[in-house]
Amino acid sequence: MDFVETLLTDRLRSAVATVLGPGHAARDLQVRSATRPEFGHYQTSLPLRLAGPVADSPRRIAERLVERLDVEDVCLPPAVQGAGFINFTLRPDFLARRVNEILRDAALCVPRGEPQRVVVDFSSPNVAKQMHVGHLRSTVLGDVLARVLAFVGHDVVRQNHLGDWGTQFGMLIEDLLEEGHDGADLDLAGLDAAYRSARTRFEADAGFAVRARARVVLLQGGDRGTLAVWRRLVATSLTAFDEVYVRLGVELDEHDVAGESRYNADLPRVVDDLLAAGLLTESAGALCAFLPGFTTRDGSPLPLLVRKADGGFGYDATDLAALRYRVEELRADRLVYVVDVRQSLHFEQVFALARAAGWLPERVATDHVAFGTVLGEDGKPFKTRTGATVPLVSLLDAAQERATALLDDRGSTLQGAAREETARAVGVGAVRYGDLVNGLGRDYVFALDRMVAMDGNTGPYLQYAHARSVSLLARAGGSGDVVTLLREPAERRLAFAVTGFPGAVAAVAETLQPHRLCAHLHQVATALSSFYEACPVLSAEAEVRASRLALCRAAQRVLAVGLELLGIRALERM
RNA sequence: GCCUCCGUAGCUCAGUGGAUAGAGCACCGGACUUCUAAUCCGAUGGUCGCAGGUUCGAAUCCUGCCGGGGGCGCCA
Repeated sequence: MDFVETLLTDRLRSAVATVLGPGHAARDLQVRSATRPEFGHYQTSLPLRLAGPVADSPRRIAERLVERLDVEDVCLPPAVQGAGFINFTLRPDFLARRVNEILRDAALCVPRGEPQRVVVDFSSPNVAKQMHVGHLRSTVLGDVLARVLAFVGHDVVRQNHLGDWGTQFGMLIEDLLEEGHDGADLDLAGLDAAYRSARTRFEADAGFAVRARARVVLLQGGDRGTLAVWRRLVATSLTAFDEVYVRLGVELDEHDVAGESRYNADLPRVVDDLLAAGLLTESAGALCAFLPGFTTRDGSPLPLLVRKADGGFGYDATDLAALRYRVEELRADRLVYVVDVRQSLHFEQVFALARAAGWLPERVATDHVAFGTVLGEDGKPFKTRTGATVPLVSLLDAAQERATALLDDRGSTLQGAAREETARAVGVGAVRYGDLVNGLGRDYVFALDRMVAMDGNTGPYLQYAHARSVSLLARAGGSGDVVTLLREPAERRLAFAVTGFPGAVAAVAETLQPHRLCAHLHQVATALSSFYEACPVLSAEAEVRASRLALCRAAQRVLAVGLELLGIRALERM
């Protein structure tokens, strides 16, 4: 099924070719959603742009085009309005047909593109540290993008690029051993605390610093005892991360883990190959790649530090190795990195060097999904009053607590386990939606009160709209499969909203901007609520009743699948 | 200093070179013997940071300025 825009564009294109010649039909005809309801469903300003080239008035051109426009099966006679706009209003029977097609299709008519293997890098917490609010965006955005890309037919490979390697582990392991721990006797919160105290000790105690550095050498050299402790740290961390993922509804498990340590053995090869390619320069003892177009603060060339002066490797080298693995071993056609916007320059450099080295062929696309920082109410990066990071679980606890209060406040009849389960889904859904609804790139303020609110563009609002539609359909008892009548404006508005779903999902797959899907689902939910007010369903006369039920079912399906793509549970009762 | 992102309603934010710039919240006025009112209907609210430029047409593209965030060699 083509998008309606595509359909109208094709028809318009033949009219342009007939009336003005094929030369003019080649341009982008710009059929867009109407900016105002009185302009119908779609509009184009093409005649305004053709006025110059054709040497005629926009309105004349519009009238000539409309004369030859064959769209009878799709919309009412197109109107020439304003300075030379052509407005399209879809026919109710066409809208009904579209809704029915969506209703019949398991994938809701979301088009499947040319299948690609897409590697999505997201979440990437650090071993021995609790996941905190800073991991929320990468985890949730990445999860949604992976879901959406898979839904449109791509072969998605999730990669959790765990921070599981580096000098800090020497410090932590040395501290643990000196304090009599074996690495398995502490949970993640305990490890997190130990990490902080080890850090303090490292800075205050010169003797410890020396032993910590020696421990790094042991770890990197593969010392058995040291490695054993390290493995326990990783295992403990993964178990805790998994709990958070399950609770958040994130589709990410241990099979998706490919941490920094995995690329450890590849790092010398990365250096060798870059050296052989003549891409590295020695500078102050380090091996650097100086790429054209990158400069530092004083205007000198900005290096990518592939090997540090002490012989160690930084994350530049690790990211290069990971990129190479993803292209060569995972056979990626597209690499998506869901990582903080502050790493933009880093990724530009890594991609540029990989292209120069021939590790990133032209056919492989790269996307850095760069998102902004989560801020506290004070407008500064979200921290506790004492300046510590906020564990993700405590946020989810708070959200769930508020969701429970919300259910009680709204007189929910749910009790016991069902009540708790629902509160959990509402709380998590609120946090996820509150994150996803924001545009990428910019910072946003984490305001739990707004996220868990019943009003407005929130997760609970969408879940409620869904639950309500399920409830109505259940009462109706299964009748109503086909939309046949769309007489009321509220019915048409809802039908039109439903038909926008395939385009909204496709837009997210293309632009990697989940907030577009949020906006669309919110539109469907509000149209559904208005429809309830204006159009009685169960008490309506037989044919109207059946048609309205089908429309309702279509909206319910869109909300259910849409929420699923956002990783939010489409509840049946609230 | 250079690079980059941002500045849109009181607040939080959408916005693809097109018509009178949109949502949500808040505020104000209505609608509950319900299909779950967690809702709906309506009203108020704007020099799109400022100034130029390109264009038939600019929140959108270009330049400059003002204000803010972020980044800019051995942390990741």
